[in-house]
Amino acid sequence: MKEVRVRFAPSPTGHLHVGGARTALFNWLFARHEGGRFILRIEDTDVERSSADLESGILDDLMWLGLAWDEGPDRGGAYGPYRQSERVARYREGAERLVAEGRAYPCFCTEEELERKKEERRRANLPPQYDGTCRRLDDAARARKRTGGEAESVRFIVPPDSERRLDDFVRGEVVFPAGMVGDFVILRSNGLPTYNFAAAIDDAAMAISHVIRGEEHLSNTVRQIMIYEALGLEPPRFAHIPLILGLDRSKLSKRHGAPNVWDFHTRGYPAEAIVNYLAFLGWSPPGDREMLSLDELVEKFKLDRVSSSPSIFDEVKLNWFSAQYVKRGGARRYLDEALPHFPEDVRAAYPRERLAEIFEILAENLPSFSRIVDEIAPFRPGIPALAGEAREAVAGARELLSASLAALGEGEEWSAASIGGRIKDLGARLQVKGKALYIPIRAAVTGSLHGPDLSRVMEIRGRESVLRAIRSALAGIETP
RNA sequence: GGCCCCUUAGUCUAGUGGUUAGGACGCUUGGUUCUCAGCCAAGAAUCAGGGGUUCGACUCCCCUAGGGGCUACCA
Repeated sequence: MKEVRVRFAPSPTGHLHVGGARTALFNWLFARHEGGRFILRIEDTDVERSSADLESGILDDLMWLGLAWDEGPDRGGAYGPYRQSERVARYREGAERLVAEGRAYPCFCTEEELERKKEERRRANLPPQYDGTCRRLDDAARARKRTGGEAESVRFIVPPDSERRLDDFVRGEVVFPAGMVGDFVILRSNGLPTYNFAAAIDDAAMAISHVIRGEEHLSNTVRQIMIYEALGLEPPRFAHIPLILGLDRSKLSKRHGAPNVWDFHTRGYPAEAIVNYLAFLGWSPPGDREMLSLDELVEKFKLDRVSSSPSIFDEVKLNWFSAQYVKRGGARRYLDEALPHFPEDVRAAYPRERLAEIFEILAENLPSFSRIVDEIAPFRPGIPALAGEAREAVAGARELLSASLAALGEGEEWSAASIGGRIKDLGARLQVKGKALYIPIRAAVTGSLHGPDLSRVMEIRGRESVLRAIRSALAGIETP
């Protein structure tokens, strides 16, 4: 059995969006499951849109997700270089060989001419394929054009019997009928290869055994098959995985601001949650379990359970995964990641151990760390502003609040249990219980009618802070 | 326009000729609770449509519709 070698081949023209991340993940899982190698190749042949910053951003995102590669531009390998911009000699060589063998030819058509011809064919209701003008040029004509300094690209000659079949891991047999494509450019006039040519050359040169990529490349595969043929190379096996669609049901694309990994990272989603969610988009293991670690995913991942229909990226479910990881995985594990999301005043007011306790309480339901700020109010130091419902709740409970001041001020112990006990005693003494008992105190202490267990909140806030808040609330009642 | 791919609840999916069509998110209701959340329990909601094949179709075939992709000197 041939060694399993798969690659993820992003072009550094934007952030790594979740579609790309899912493709990388499937490749990575497949490689790990099969004991093969995972290669990272940068497809930066579109010089206009590519950038080094974007490239390193993609590398960072992959590392953050935990998808380390065995060979790549930053760490080398036996099949390098791993950046297409550094492999142009190979593409040029391949193109020259095809020209010499009469399987490709130089094309001198200008962009305007091409555009005009395409338009004509469209009007005539013909597929907008290249008409082969330059294929018919003889040597003399070519020489003339060259000395005239006309820019030349290289076009591949599509054989007349161009029906091709593909046995795809996910799609099964796909038939591309003859006449589907016209002669296509393999080397642009700027000397750089087009996607289909570079991908075919590199996949062969890098001994890639399986190409796992998005379905958007399915139609293009016929071109790559013809290139392998012409060059006498053995094609890899293909698996075209279904696209991830946006809410509008169209392909997720960088240009339309698709959800990207970096964004989720900065918003404080655990990487495991994203990986776990993404793994279940277009794939599912046998059984009902959905929370799976990376190791478990590796163990279960098989290409034959990849679905063939596209799926929509649903942030709501991602939120659920994320909250599950934070809660079940143990909040303390994420404390360092979460701390930067705490408001400054809260971080300054408590020692780390207290912050950990606060985080544990909030982690009961926290889709992302960026939501901490929305839930932190009860723990903010200082005196809460009383407005609306909270003000009303306090206003009707003067007696209760001043009694609570005494009850909470006495005694040595300050723990959730002792605080709970004192509130209960207080209630018994005043013959108040339930909401009537807790809500006014809660409102005075936190400024809100909702929040985590009140005794716990008070314990963490500290006696002084709690008493001050109640005194202030009382004062507010006296002087409305 | 041409070609290719896809079609189970709002969403992610299981299901490979005979199932009460299973699970998850979300939603609704109830329980627990000072409240929110959580947790527990219950519930509503799906095989795009039409033809075949078959004793029997979600499952196989065809057509239609819908969605998506490709059709670039983008990837």
